[in-house]
Amino acid sequence: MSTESTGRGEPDRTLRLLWRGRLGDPLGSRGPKQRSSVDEVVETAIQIADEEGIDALSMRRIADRLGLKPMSVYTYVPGKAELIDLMVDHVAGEVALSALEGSLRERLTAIARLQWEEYLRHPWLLAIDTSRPPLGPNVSDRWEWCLGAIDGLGLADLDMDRVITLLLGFVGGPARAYLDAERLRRSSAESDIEWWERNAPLLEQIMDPTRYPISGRVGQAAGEAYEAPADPLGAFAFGLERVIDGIEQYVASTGASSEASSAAGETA
Amino acid sequence: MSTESTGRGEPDRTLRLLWRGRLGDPLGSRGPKQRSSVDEVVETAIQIADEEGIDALSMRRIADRLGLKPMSVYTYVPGKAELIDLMVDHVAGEVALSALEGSLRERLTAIARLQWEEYLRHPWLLAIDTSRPPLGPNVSDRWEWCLGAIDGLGLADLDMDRVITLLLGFVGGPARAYLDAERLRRSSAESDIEWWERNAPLLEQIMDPTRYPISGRVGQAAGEAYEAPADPLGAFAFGLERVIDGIEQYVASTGASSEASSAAGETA
DNA sequence: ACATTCTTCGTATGGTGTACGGTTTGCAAG
DNA sequence: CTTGCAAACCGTACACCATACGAAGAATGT
Repeated sequence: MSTESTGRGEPDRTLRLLWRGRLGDPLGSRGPKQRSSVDEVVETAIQIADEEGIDALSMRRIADRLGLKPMSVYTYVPGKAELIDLMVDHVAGEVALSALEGSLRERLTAIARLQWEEYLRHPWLLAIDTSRPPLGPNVSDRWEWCLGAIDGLGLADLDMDRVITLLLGFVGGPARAYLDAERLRRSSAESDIEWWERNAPLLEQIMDPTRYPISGRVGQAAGEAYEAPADPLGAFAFGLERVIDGIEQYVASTGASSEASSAAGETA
Repeated sequence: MSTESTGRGEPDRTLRLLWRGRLGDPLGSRGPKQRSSVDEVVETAIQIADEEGIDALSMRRIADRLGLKPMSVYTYVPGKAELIDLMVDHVAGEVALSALEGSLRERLTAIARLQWEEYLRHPWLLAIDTSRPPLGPNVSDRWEWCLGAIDGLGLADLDMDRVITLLLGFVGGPARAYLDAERLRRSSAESDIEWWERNAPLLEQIMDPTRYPISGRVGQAAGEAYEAPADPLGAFAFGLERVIDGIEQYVASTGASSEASSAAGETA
């Protein structure tokens, strides 16, 4: 990704772009006026990705929407990889981070819900290779905000990092499942039931209950409970409780809150 | 993805391909002999993805390695999306699923480790949009095997599904982080330290401790503990314990194991 | 007025997935 | 043994893609 060197001791161009808001643009104002702006490019890109998926996102399409020719986009952004970093940071700044209140469980739930909703708003976030999140202002603010939810509980600094990573990482699973189910329903050239009926003979031949006793039972239970192969919303709720249980247990086992905890009512 | 209809009442071609091993090939043996085979195509594709990443995987490259012309690959596989489904199922069949033994914790740990190692062996698994895993034989076997680890504990069928989904979903996070760190170290055109030094002035200007007190503290702690921005292996171990704690707690809270549990020593 | 510097964009390179249609192959039926 | 024909193979083509390079034009500082 954004690993291209920009010439010896120069700081990353990506980094400068990410923080362009808090940084005075150090550009000499020589040439012709820019017809567009980095923000416009990023927002257009997000729009395209939201509407038509990340695969439909191309430099050409961005240029088209902005009334530019393809190569002009590179005036604003070094390349596609960097653009995606900017997109990620941009969407991280969409929602105001309201002060986290209530019990630890409530605070962690709020964080998870925020992430959940972000995935629903921008499904492409789940499709990009998010090996390392960009070190932009909004991502950084978000991270600070998340850590704040578990500060002062007596957790070691490193464990704080891990707790938040665990919580946020968890959300991706059910979010993916939810969006996938939605997509299928929406594009329903073929409904789940139709698919199943069409493939029933083959599946019966293949999925003999001898070989898959438990899967068969579980799958049938799922199919009867709701008319779908899965229940992502339920899975989200369920998993969240388990994860928070695990976290709470760890917090309790660690030297219990030496400092005054940041919130009043800590209901275990 | 593999949603193209193959003509009214016909079962999915992908499904048939996935189960080609357990299905007699119903192909009329008319034309010329096939010079290659579906398995060879899939294995070559996996090889390329392993060696050079999923981006380097193209139909043309597969054809080259097999001594075919590009379009001939489509004789074996309907398209790239379907091929990826086949790849996923293929790697799921690489390791023998040895009987799970020991305590619940040990069994769940074994499952997580299997997934972890699979990600290390095939990093591209983390980069593909795995909205819904393919319903192939190896993926199915694996699923049955996973469910078997928590069968007979008194969990509702639906909860069993959710527990496994939670556990497997968790692994992706630290695995991604681990592989990313590895990749950086390996390709070290620039070490972490060099990057940091180069960007130090900008970062200091940006990351004022007033705005990021906790992140600053946590980041520094991480940087001192190990010379890296993160510790994925530790995060994996830590998160796994928390997740299992949460699961165990739930199992205990639910009607405690009505049936005989499949293993002897259940150490809480 | 001129030099400089930056934006814009035309062109080109080397990729991608895959639709389409033609050629070759080799088994099966006449 | 011939022939029909389905299937494998492949040449060509299309519509894209990211982006390197360099020319043309615009606005500014001197």
